[in-house]
Amino acid sequence: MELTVSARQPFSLPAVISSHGWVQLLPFESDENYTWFKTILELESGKVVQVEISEAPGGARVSIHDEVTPEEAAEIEAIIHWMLDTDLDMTSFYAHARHEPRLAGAEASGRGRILRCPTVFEDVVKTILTTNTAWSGTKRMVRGLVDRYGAPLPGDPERKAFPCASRLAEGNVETLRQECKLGYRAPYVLELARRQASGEIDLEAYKTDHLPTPELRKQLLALKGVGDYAAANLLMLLGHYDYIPVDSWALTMVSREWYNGEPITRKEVEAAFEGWGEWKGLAFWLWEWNAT
DNA sequence: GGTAGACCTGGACGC
DNA sequence: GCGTCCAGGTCTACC
Repeated sequence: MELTVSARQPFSLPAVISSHGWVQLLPFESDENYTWFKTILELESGKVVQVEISEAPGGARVSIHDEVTPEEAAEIEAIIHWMLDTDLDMTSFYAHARHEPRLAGAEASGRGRILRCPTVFEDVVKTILTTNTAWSGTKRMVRGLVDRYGAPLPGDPERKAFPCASRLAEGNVETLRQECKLGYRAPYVLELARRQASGEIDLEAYKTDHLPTPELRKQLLALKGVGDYAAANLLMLLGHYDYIPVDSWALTMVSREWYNGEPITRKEVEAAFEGWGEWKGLAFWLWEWNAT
């Protein structure tokens, strides 16, 4: 079965897929030119399906590799719209970016949207797993979670969806620590899953609740394992660009650009992009840094 | 509000 | 091959 999702223009699927490293983490797959990506979804009905998203005029084509009901197809369509952020209006950002040489090409190349996971829960878990580790470690931890707790794809059970909160909540710290190699992050992820599964928190509500950024940031920082960097990263994934995810790479890049390589703090990074207002985080994200 | 140490793992490095 | 050191953010305790 195939669906077509339309997107506000300009839209570039390769730009969305290559917007950050999510597509390198299971259960995502992609070609090296980022012309398509696949992922495995566990639907509300419990059905597990594989979807492939490729380029199409005005948006993207969604190929569903399994039989689904009309209700399930509608659910998949909504998920893909969310993942691709198809309705994002970047008019004011592009108007500003036209006057900045390091961002002048953003509009022409359709850059600006950031690939989201199907669920906010998956985005939060993966963000926690990017902290205090190398990228190879993040990939290993995500693979461990998917292999150990993911729902298998019928017909190809070696491939699995990202584990939903209730499935992960049934796990234990030792398994997460030893088998999935989460280390000290294990209790953070387990607590998050149990709170989400029990209804104590509702991360998916962030898709539709339009909270002011400071309030949303406060709620994200209240999650164990989510600090300044992770909160800023999640805010961007949720469509709030007024904070910068400052990690060691950001400190290096901003220092080289404006501070002659001298040691700086996150305050200097924020100050460097202050003029971008509500688009501060996106300007940082898309900035074309010197390669040196 | 700022700082120091602990947390955990993989990779780089020296022997 | 082995041991040591370091990088990578967050949490907690403390000032």
